[in-house]
Amino acid sequence: MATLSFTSETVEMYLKSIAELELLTTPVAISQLAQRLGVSSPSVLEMVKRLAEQKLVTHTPYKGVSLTARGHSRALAVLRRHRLWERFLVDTLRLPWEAVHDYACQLEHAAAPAVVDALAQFLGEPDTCPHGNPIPDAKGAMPAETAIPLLTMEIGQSARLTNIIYEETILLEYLARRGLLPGAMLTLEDVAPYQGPLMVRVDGFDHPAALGREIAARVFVHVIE
Amino acid sequence: MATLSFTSETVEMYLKSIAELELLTTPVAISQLAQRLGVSSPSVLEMVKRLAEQKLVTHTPYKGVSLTARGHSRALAVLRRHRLWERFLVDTLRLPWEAVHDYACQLEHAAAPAVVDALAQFLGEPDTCPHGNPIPDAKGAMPAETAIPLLTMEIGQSARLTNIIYEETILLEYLARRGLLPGAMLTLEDVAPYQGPLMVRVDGFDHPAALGREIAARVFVHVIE
DNA sequence: CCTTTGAATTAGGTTGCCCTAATTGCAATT
DNA sequence: AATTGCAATTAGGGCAACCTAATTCAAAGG
Repeated sequence: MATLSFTSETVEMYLKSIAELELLTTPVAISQLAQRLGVSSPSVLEMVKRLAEQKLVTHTPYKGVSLTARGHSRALAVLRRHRLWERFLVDTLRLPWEAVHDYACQLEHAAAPAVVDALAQFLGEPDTCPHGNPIPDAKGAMPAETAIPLLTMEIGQSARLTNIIYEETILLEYLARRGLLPGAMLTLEDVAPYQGPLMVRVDGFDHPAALGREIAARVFVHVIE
Repeated sequence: MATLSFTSETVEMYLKSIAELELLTTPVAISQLAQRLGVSSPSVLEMVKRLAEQKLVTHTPYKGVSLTARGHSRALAVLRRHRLWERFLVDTLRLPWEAVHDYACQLEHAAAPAVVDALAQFLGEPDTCPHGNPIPDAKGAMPAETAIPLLTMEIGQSARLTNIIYEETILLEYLARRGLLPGAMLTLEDVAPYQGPLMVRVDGFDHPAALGREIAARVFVHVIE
């Protein structure tokens, strides 16, 4: 009966993180979310219960969290704002590719719908962020994903890098230095055993790049058949 | 000894409001600040005491609050961000002059220094906001004000409107409909007695505009000698 | 000078969002 | 089937930022 309320910013941060983690595993574990958000598990659990009360997520005890349709559409609105700001920061303000994700995290909660719409129009209604991730349209529809994780490529296959999910500055810097930007052409040369790295040759680079499996699961590609 | 801390956003909102109210009266009364911020007087007092502990303001009991040098420079940084966003929203996104103040209030706390600097550069280092108020430079220096409140004009004098402080949407809409935008030329035709309105003729408009004294104190002009 | 009145202040909450420490439950391995 | 390890949960706080109600103070008018 208690109508718990909370700030929309906190709600949005949780929904966005859940949406991103759902791309990797579903349902999302409380501990994953806690690590991602940098808060303790009990704190996450408390928030998750409140989100569940608002029908934004469903929580299965001891299993994890998933977004409801409502939660998903709220999350897409956040992702739209976030990715539009990223485009603006890179295309208009010429800020570095690796850094804009963090800047956009601050801006994503602070723009009124009218501002978001005007921004999208100014940018020419882009459909991907600078890291290749799709920008939902104003109605909340997201282009279908057809790319696969680099991790699932087979040795010898070639592919074009499409997008990178879970954009930490440190990861993006690592990838940028090795030419692993959206659009890059690459070939999977080798996969080391025992959860070892994947060796990837990037067009135009002398040395192959070594990518851990964690990273290779977050880099998406279109394989050239 | 207790090192009270709080979110920088709250601090900034308080400092900005104090800075703006100091233009009208100084020191700023607790109740003025409470009305401006939309919170209760005890809440304001509590925050003011903390700000005083951090040497951002000085509080004289039963008198009011003033910014210290430190507080003033923090406030100018907020005003810079705010006014740069306003310029962006009007000049780049073509959003309405009356509405951008409110949008900028949300954005002003959410931009990293690198973003603010890049934005200023993109906009061509403007020195006023769309409402005519000066934008402090990156070092925190503000151009000196030489304009006077319209309220202090004498009947028959002509002047050019320079800026409007304390920008509420409803006030800006009222002024915009009567041509009272920065740059407008006007003549003070009459002043009604008993705190009555000032009658102002605006170049290019048939009917004189009536401005209450509260408003006339917030519209600044350069008198044509 | 005393009274009055409204602002400032004090007293005593509440809520959102976070924490650590302790406990419980699940699932994988012996 | 029992054990063990780790994630999930419960229990019990803390702090920032707000509130209302009650009290105190200062400045102005009788």
